[in-house]
Amino acid sequence: MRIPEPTVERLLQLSRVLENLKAESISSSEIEAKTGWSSYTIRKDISFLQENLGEASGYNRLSLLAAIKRALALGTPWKFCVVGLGRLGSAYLNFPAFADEGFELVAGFDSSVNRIEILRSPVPLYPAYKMGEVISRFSIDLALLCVPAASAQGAADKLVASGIRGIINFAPVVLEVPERVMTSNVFVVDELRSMAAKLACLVD
Amino acid sequence: MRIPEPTVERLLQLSRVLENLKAESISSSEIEAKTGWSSYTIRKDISFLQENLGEASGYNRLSLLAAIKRALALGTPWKFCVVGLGRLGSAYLNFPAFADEGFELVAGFDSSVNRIEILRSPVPLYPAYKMGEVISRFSIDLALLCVPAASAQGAADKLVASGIRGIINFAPVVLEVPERVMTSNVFVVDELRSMAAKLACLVD
DNA sequence: CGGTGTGAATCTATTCACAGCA
DNA sequence: TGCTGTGAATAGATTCACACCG
Repeated sequence: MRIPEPTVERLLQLSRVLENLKAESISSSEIEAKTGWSSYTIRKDISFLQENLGEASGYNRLSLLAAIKRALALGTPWKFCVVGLGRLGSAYLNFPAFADEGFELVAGFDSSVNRIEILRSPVPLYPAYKMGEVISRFSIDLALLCVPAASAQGAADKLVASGIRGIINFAPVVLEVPERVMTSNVFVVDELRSMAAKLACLVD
Repeated sequence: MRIPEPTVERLLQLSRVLENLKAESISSSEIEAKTGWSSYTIRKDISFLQENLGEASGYNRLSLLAAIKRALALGTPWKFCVVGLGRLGSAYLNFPAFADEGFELVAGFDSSVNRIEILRSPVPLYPAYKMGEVISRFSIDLALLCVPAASAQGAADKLVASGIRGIINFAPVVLEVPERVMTSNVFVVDELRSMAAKLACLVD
């Protein structure tokens, strides 16, 4: 059965709550207290997993966690690359947290050959023109796009042509990509703007 | 009139599209081609601004931009601070883009006095125990929370006690805060997980 | 005609209410 | 009694259809 998108989002966050949980069991109202989502919503979300996980005491931490990971394919390994090795991009080359969650960083790309030669990296680095070849050779699924705003669309076009399935975009630019490619924007100024806008318009 | 939250989100992104637009006018179907949102949705979104902005040729770039900024309070200045001055947090101390968008960075905090003394920063730095005093003295609205996961909840508690209105959280932890405080999570591993989950469950 | 603006209809998500279980 | 699970009811967002305007 199809799981609605907001539910996917909450289940992902819920899995983090469960990972950091000390108790071995938790009820929907305890989750409500921790997250702010109503217990109804949480129970409905969990019911999409269709596993009848609830006990009289609530949900068992580990079985619920396992069920979420199974349903959301969090166990399966994904390959990703970093495009643009400036300050931000090169920081992610040395980030250990990815592997813990099943994401394997297999390549870094930059248009400056000079930069590639200078950088020390645990991951092979390639010049930008090899993107197509490398992405299809290693079947890379996802990309972190860390290039400056002015080059973002061009780099995204190359990624799309290489058969990438999703792009996490750090440049403050709305990318134009075909429908089959998923994008998600991570830009801190926009987070501030969005929060300010909500504080100003929604909460009054 | 209250603007629905998804509309706020799209208008924010639309303002970025308009800023990067060369043409002086754009129609709802051209916006659809650029963003993937249906032209109906876009027109409805714009209609929430209640300004009858449309011409026969579409929307005038600058008037639309101005109307969005007015409605979403993007002109008003906001003050924010950075909490946790490790690799990520200290990078944001030297980030010029914030000021362009009306966000004034007024303070940095870290629990290590040593680190505060060593760091060169264009913004005054304070030890963590001064958070309450500094935040209320300068009326700081928002915070970037860049501390390690283990200290995130503790730091968030201090921010809440200091009267912060919103927290942008970079630690992979779901924060427990009172309802009046807005939070938003920016964690790249979660972006990857979310994209992987959607690719695996929604798109089939 | 090309466009916008907007009530009505549809689709989606959340909330509720309550049955069922330990 | 306190919990889950879930159909039904409500609330909300998107899509549609069409009036209207230059």
